[in-house]
This record gives sequence, C-alpha cells and structure tokens, in this order.
Amino acid sequence: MVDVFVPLFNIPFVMTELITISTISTISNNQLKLVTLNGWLYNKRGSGKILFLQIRDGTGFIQAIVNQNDVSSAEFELAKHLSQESSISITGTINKDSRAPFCGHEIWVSQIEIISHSQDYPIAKKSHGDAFLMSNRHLWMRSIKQHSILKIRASLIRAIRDYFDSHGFLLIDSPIFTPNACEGTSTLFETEWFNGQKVYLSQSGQLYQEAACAAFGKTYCFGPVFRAEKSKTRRHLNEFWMVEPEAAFMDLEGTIQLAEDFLCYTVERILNIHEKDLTNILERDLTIVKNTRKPFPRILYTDACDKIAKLGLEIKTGDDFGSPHETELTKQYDKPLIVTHFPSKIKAFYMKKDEFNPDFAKCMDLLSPEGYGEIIGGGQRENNEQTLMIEMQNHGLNLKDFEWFLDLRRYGSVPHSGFGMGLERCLAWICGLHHVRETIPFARTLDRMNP
RNA sequence: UCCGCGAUAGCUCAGCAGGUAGAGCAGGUGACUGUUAAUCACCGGGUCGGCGGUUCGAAUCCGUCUCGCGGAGCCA
Repeated sequence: MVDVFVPLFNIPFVMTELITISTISTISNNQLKLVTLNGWLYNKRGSGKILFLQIRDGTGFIQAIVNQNDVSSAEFELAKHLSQESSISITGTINKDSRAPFCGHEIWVSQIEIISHSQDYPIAKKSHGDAFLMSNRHLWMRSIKQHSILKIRASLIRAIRDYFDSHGFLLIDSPIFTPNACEGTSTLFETEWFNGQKVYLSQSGQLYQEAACAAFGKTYCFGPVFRAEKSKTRRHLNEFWMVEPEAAFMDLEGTIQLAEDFLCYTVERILNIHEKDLTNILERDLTIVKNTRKPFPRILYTDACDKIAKLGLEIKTGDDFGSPHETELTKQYDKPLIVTHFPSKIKAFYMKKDEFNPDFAKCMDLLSPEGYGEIIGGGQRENNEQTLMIEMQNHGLNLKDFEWFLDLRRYGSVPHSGFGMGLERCLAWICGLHHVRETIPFARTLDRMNP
C-alpha cells in the first residue's frame, strides 16, 4: 500500500502538521520518519519509565516504545493503563532495532491517542482450549498465528485462480442451490424452494462443470460446497471451499498430470510468499512440503491394498480405504501420493470404467503426506449415454432429473475429465495444522454454527 | 449413529484413598528505563455443568440428563 499525506483533522494535537499515515507492512520505507499508525494494542509490557506496546494494524505487528521523557505525563499514564485490544492512534519515529520483535523496526512514540477502550478482552496471553478459541473466533482471528493462516489462505486462493486463469481454464461458477444430489443422496443439506420443491445445497459443482467444459473447453469453478455428513474429525467441515477444473478431450492421464502441475505451482507460490510465516510463526517443518515436485509417486488401488495388508492393517480388496489405511500408506512416501483405479463399485456413478478391466474406474485420489488425507479426487467421466444411464439406474437415480446431464452425452459427447481439491485440507497440510477448522475464517462443523 | 475422554474462578488446569476449594494467566493497586507469553508484591473473584442417590458429611463414589472434545464410518 502506498503511504498518503493527509492532515489528521480528527486528532487535535497534530492539526497543524502534515504527517505520514503509515501501515506496519510498509514501515521499513519510513526509517527515521515521523509517522502515525492506527491500530490496536496487541500486548503490553512495562518497566517503570518505559513501556513496550505491541501494536497491530491488520497489515502487521510492531513494537512501540513509550519513554516517559518523550510524552506528556497524561499520555504516559494513558499508555500505562491501555488494555489489550484497545484501538489507538500513535505518532512516533520509526527506528530499526535488533531487539524489536516482529518486523525489526520499532516506533518511538511522541503522541498517543486512545480511540476506544477495550474491556476484559477474553483471549488472554496464556493458553486456551480449542472450544473456547472457536467460540471466540471473531476475536481469535486477530492473533498472530490465525492472522498468518488466513493470509496464507488468501494467497492460496489467489494462486489457485492464477493457475487456472493462466492455463486456459475459464471460471464458470456452478450453482449452490441444486435440484438433486450429485453423488449420493444422504449427505445434502435440504431446503425448500418457493414452489415447495425440495432443493439442496450443492456438495460439488462438478456436474455443471461437465456442461461448461463442453461449451468452453476448459473450465473451473471455485466456491463453497456443503456436506451434511455428521463427521467429527480434524479433516472435516460441513461447509468448505472446493476448486473443480474440468476439461474436454482430457483423459485420466491428463487429469493426473494437471493435478500434479497445479499442486506444484500453488505450493511453490505459497512457499515463495510465506516461507517466513510458515517457519517462524506457524513453526512448520517444510521439508516434506518442499518435496512437492513432479512427478508424484503413483500406485494402483489393488497394489495399494497389498501394501496396506503388508503393513499389518486389515483390508479387503474392493473396500474403500479408511483413514488409518490412508495414513499408513502415505507414511511410506515423502511426497503426495496418487492412487488410481479404485473399484467402480465404491465410486460415483459418473466415473468411467477402465476399458480393460471394467471393475475398476478411471479415477485418481491424491493423498497428502503426513496424514492430512485425500486433498484431490477426480478422474475421467463416463461419456457414453447408454453406459451412463445404466449406471445412474444402478445408483437409484431418477433419470428425469438428469436429462440435461444426459444431453451432454447426446450432443457431441467427448472424453472429459476433471478433479476437485478441498482448499482447507490443502491449506491445513501446507501450514501443518492439527485441524482444518483453523483454515477457514468461520468454520461450520457438526456442533458449531457460532460465531 | 457407534466407541472413548471431559465439564472446578473470566481463561488454562490442579485437587478424587469422601472431611464444605487452590495455582498460573486475565482484572485492580504499587515497584522497576529494553521487555520478548517480562518480573516482583498485594487485592478482588467460585451454588465445583443440571437433577437424583449412597453417606453424619460429596468437587471427590453411583445413576441419569445436558453440553463439549477426540476418533470411527463417510468424504475433499
């Protein structure tokens, strides 16, 4: 952000001066200059005649020094009694100092004004429980770790958009209200339309991307999706964000390569921008994250089952992996792992069966290392009308609801593929967080709708 | 839905061979000119989740309900 020179009409004691209004993010440009910072008191320490105020302004954190000799006694008393998270406006000189926390600079305060006094701020300096912090999410997001996570989230979203925008994919938003289930029937949030018809909150934008890619070639959607599953684990949210690219004339191999290239690009972008946040603030060991380089190891579902069995876990070929299976399997690798050709039986109706072995689907899961689970799932779609209709009937779907979807197979059907990536799981892995709920500003989970 | 764990000060937790509550942080007052979750001294703060039961006596033992947490299933 560019600094601006404006008179501060609302602050009487500087009315006659022109002062630089600065932000902490651009503070190093103002070395030895007199600036005004508007922000909040993050923490305070005192030592008699000198006070250390830790200020945050949304763009960063900085330490302010209030020396008794530099300010009026009224201002010193005011600073001494400032409470945590009071909003303040301070004017002072920027100085580099090796002792300064956060940004290596400090502001030597010459004037200080309180904008609003904060009373009994609930989040103390000592430790808190997760439930308490989630109940105070609206305040918790002010703290330095949460600040970093949400900034990295914003960067990840930008990286995702930039990747697809610059690789020929057109953003085509899928609707959120949908008349029917995409994959199953039991996991949707239900609501009522004006005419009394039941409608659902979308759990995936994929079907609409299939229509979009037949119109525009390569498309993607990126928005919130909703799952009504009563999952209570650190990998689950009932509302989360998913990016779903889809491309015409792309087969399973193409989708795998796209997923690899995409993930490498986005992870590299995040590392370039946020390596310091990750290592210093989130204390993330980035060794494995930095291994996100093409190509990723690949394994067939059946081979993965053998491997899991050899690791001593019980698994029947034909069953889907459970969480412990995934975790043990991915522990064998120091990179994201791609598992392909799951049994058709356990996959969605639109998955294309393998030509040589129709018991298995042309699908892929990308499993994150370090136990964060599946972060990408996708594959090639069934593009034959008759085969698709049979599959839909086998899945108990009402063909009438899907006439438009079948039209895509009637009017110039082509092989096409795509995948979906869960934003929060990917972010939780990059940041090394215990729980995905910290990766979204306001998490919606089974037991939490507030704040 | 199932399996575990938990509920004590504003917050984090200790107290559980049954004898009516304690620390740190937060808040208040004071000391301290370089603190890094600063430190030190003092002060205020609690129907020990609800309801029943056992007992002379329950935060502590038993039952039950409510709420929270973790995991499984399902999934990104």
